[in-house]
Amino acid sequence: MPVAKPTTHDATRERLLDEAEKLFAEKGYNAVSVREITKAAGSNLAAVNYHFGSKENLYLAVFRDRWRARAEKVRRPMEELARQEKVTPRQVVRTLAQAFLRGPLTAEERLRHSQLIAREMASPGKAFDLLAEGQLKPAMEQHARLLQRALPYTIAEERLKLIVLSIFSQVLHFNFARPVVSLVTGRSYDAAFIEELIEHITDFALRGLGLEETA
Amino acid sequence: MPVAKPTTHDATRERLLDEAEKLFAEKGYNAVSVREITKAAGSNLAAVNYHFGSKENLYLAVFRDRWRARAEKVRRPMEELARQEKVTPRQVVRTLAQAFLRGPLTAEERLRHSQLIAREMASPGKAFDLLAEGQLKPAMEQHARLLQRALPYTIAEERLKLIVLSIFSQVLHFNFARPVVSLVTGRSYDAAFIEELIEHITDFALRGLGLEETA
DNA sequence: TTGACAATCAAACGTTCGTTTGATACAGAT
DNA sequence: ATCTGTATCAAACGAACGTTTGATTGTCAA
Repeated sequence: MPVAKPTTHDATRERLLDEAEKLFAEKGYNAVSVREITKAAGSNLAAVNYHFGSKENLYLAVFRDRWRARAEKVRRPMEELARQEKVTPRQVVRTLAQAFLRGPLTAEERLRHSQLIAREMASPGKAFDLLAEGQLKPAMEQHARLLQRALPYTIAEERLKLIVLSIFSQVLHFNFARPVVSLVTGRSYDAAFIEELIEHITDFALRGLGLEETA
Repeated sequence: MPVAKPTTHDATRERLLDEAEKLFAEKGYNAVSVREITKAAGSNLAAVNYHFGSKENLYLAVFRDRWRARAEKVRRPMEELARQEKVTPRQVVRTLAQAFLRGPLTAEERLRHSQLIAREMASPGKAFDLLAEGQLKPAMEQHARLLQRALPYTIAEERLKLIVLSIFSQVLHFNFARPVVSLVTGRSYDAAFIEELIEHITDFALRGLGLEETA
């Protein structure tokens, strides 16, 4: 009888996922070859098809096993905030900006996270439904609810959604469009600049909400 | 070796540029084959290498001959605004949003324009320098100057740049991330929704500037 | 020890890729 | 009529791609 799995410790599979995520985030699905991935993982060319069935399945596995886990880590600070009794709009927006720009991830993880999502948004592939329906939509709806709860006035559902999209767009943009941001501002993405970006996004969005005036 | 002789109207070359732009915008550089392009253009497989030397040169030519020309059309309303004596901040922001969302281009052209720029920003390729240094940076600097001129108070250079980047990020995002925007809002990109988006971006950014309060 | 099974490996598969080649058609100038 | 150069064409090139194969390894249960 087929007894339970003999070796749960499947090191090759994990290394493939790690290297695949790095490369897919850096160069995009089509620009990365199976040979490149297996070489980086130090495994045989056939390993991808053995462990995942196909290159495309490996790509999907990256989102299921890696990206999604990170998305939950990114969301955690926001969920903790949601459990509090009283929440200010500034807390909500700032927590969102921090999660993506400073967050609970390493700098490298954060960059990959944003790059992968930006690629799927720019040209929806096989992973789009996984991301959009399962992650992006719920996350945005949660932010909308929390933001509404924190606001001192009631806001139209439609307008609230657009505002959340506007905030998300900035957070994503300042991550994946780094070359442009650096070129225009003349700044590199060091810790100090990232703090300034968080400040800027928070202030800009709060005024966009009609709170806190002038400067 | 094709000598760059500006001969009479070279119909094949133009058709190749047209179809190449469509396909590159839709699927990205790597996902489009030379066979696909030449078939769409109704020309021979060798036409790309004859007229442009290589697939990569064709890609660059798309930006030089097509994208850049469109960028100038997009910028025109803003330049006309800059010639006026008195300009309000609302005019500046609204003109920018309109240029990308309603603009002087057809709906199809506008989509392609945003997709191409989004792709280069997400993963800088050979065309990035062409775009960033030659187009994006000057355009953003022009907007910054015009915005400063329209504002009733002086704003720090650094902050002004970040604000312009924030506005740009929204304009681009609402164009290239259409699938996500549609999913979250439940709206399709018809004329009515686009007008609402222009209104939203304008209002949001104006409040972000500290002008016009609450809602 | 033996048998079964999951994992890894080198090698090859067929396909598609971007590019090159050599022939051909056609234009205007001499 | 001949020459000259541009443009187009079918065909083929070598390289790289994702995938498959069959042999080989190591491990554990019987």
